[in-house]
Amino acid sequence: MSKYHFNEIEAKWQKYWAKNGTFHAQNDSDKPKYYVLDMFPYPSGAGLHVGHPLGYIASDVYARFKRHQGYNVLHPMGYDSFGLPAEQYAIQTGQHPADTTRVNIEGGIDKQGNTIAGYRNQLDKIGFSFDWSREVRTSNPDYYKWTQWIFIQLFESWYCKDHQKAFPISELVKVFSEQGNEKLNAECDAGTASFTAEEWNSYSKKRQEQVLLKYRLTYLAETEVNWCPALGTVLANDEIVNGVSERGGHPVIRKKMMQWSMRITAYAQRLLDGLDKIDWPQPLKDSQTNWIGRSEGASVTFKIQGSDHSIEVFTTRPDTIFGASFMTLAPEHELVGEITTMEQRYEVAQYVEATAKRSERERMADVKTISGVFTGSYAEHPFTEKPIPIWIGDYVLAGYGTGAVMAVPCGDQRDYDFAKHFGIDIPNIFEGIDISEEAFADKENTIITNSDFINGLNYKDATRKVIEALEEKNQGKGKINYRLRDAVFSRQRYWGEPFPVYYKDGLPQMIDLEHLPLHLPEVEKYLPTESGEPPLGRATVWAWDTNKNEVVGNDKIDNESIFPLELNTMPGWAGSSCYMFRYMDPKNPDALASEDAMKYWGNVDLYIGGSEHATSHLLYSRFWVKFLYDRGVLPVDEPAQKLINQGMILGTSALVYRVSGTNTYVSAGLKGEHEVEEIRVDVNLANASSELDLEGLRNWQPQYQDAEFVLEDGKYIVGHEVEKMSKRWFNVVNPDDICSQYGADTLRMYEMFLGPLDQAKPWSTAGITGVHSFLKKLWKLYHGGTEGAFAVSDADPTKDNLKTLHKTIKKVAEDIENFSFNTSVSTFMIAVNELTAQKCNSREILEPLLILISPYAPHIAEELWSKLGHNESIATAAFPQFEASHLVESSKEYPISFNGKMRFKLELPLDMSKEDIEAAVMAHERTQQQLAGRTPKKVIVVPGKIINIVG
RNA sequence: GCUGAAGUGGUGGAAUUGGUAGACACGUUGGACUUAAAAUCCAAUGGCCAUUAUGGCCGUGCGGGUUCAAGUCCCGCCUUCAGUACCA
Repeated sequence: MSKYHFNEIEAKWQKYWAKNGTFHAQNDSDKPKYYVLDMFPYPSGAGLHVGHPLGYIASDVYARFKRHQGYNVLHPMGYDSFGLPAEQYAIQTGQHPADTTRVNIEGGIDKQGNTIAGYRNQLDKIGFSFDWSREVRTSNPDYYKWTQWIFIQLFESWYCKDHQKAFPISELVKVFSEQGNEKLNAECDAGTASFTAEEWNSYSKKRQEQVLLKYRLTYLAETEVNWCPALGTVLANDEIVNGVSERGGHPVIRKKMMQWSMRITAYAQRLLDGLDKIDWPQPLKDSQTNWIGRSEGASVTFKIQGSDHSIEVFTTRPDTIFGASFMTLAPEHELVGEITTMEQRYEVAQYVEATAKRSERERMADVKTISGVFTGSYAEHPFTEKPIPIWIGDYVLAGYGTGAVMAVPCGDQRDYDFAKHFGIDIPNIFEGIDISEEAFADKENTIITNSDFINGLNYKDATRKVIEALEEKNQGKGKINYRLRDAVFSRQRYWGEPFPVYYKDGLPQMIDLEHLPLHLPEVEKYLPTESGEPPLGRATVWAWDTNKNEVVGNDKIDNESIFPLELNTMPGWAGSSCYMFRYMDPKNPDALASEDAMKYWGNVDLYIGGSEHATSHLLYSRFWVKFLYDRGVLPVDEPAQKLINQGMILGTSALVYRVSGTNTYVSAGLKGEHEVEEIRVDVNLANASSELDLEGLRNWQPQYQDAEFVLEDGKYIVGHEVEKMSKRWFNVVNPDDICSQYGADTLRMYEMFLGPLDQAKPWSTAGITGVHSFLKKLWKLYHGGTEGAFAVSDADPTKDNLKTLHKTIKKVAEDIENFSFNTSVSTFMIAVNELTAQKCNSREILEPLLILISPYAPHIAEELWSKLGHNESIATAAFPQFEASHLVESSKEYPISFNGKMRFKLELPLDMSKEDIEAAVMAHERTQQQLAGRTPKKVIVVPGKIINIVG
């Protein structure tokens, strides 16, 4: 009767948890809080594969562990449900993205007749302890209301560099009207003109608005963007990989468009500084640091001879300024036209045109070819006043620094190569350094020479002196430059948050907070309009009535109180930047979350997700959280205290080998004898020992119907290829299948057992039987070693029983705290083997053991727990206390003499005799001599040997 | 090129952070049970040599070093993976 029927058990307890709200977190509790969060998934139509739950299982183990430790645990889940795939599916099929998204989450049959399991159903089968009463979906109006609200807060704010903090725009207006902007140290658009208070006050309302837009933390600007014609949208830098779109691999070109931008650069320094306070993986911190790209140096202004213009450059090596023998401008530099002389005009125009035509990708692929052209003009060296020829070269990037460099060929390899190529002078300013072959870029190990007032100085001193001298001449100053760019925030898509913005007189206006959310309008088609407007350009009811404060038909726009609404939507990261706070109070209609809730939960204590979000979601989220902290909305300025990147689970594709030009397939061992093509087949058709189910294959796809198979030893063996798990490689393994075959507890434990959480690893079912038979053994342990009746007694535990239990408690608690989930699975296996061998049936042992195992295998733990007579869920049971005395009882204290004088009391195994130890000590007399005078911290004794550790 | 991580049996991976390397699991081999298979259980399993049990030698990518003691620390290489890339 009492076999381990995992399917029944798991269904029973999943139902129980849902019905009893076992995992609902309370916002008011005397317990300490703990917030465990997973990066919420995008619900794609393909459903979950076994790789997705890895991080969720880890966080679930940890959340359950923390509950056992007496914490009030918040462990929510939701969906990042706006996104491009649903939109592209909508374009193809005409189905509304909201409908397909709902089906993808909740399951059902879509309009094409496909049966979709649904993310929620798939997740439920794995037995997670999520508090589903707090679910959020970024595409729900109740949710995106708050995304829009945050956008408005950003619009209504500016950033003061002196205070390193964001303030309301009303305070900026006050400053302007009282003292203009001359003394103000605020983040704003480059080249913003200065004005006095009188000038400000004389400006028209419209002009004032235009000026304010240059200071707002989200602003409209003509931006050069990455336009992807195939997708019909703008992409962020991090959505482009190797010059093509990350999604789909389409070409990307540069194009100027009016776009919303986020002034994330204002927060560059704080985003760097904040990394010190948070416990995130070092590689992830490093990639954020690199992405922000802080470099210290100076900006230097070069006058142009015979012109009123001057060129500003940024350099990290002001100490090498006397080695500057030319300047290089990016081909896109705004002064190129101005300074090119008549003689050079044709050549320059040709060069600029040629580089503009080259795509980003070509320019990147071809970094070795040196190209450039002389403008004919000369700049003036700030100190020597010698003429410096101004060149144009595409090795200088328009988007970094000022798009112009002072070229110091002796100290920079790129400048050196350029100078060599065009026969420009290479003056040497480094003492005793040979630069006949290459530039010398090592700034730490040289002394400056041939450099007027900085001769004989090292890099540091020379830099300081040059900056002082430049400041005196008003031709430069020390400067910190960041690689980080402001983030473009507009997407020409349908399936995203609409901006709460309408346009009056060409200027953007925010919709009042009390009228949010601004609902996404209906459109006939999800494509851009014929005139190139985003899909929202197709909406016929998409104008804002400022009298009624509601959306009305576009045909009424002529009316003076009705205005066009913004046609762009927000990017994918908008909805995911602050979702962790919405979970705290997800149904609150009046705030992102109540102050009490935010104060109680603080920030995320443990955040688990993939490292691919390092420079996107995780950077933007930190930015928004810092901003909302500045404005007093949030009590914390980082989203997550600790973060762990789970490694990806890769797929193992199955390969068959077709003899070229035939319909004959040879087994893997025979492929060397023929010329073959590798073809991927459904990996689920191969078993754990790589044997292919030929019958299944024939039914899988028609071309295998009458194929011939050449076997080895009567079997067809497939080859393997490890690659990303994806439908196109037929290597997707569905967790539902694993659950029905082995059970969710097996799946959970097996995924944890596969290896260290943060490591990438291929999926293979090879070892799953080991974990599964462990659970069967566990079951038997509570049934008298058989699959008979439940057999736990009140008998006293033996010393061995207690030893096994307590070493398991110790190890498992350590493992979980260190996130070494794989080793604690081994620990359980050892414990169950030992207790089985000891024929343990003592409740005093078996009860705590269940609590240890329940974070990993919650269903079987609940079942056995209830058989032990408990009415409450095991989830609330207290984690067992570790008592060291049970471990040392099997050893004894034993004194030994050391170095003739000292005496140590050692804890030794019982089976080690006095004679053995003395013999060992004698044998190591030499060692002791060398240790004389030092105090050993610990003495390790092994049979036949004694080994000392000195402190 | 730069930055970061990692190289341990046939395989996935352990090793209290300097203390008996290879835990645990898979796989393989042999055995028990069975008409048979599955399931289950027991034993062996880093390599080489030896064998009458005992044993011995070599072994954590390669070459050096520190130490009584190195998978672990230091120096120099090699390889793999990930991120990033003309950043002045």
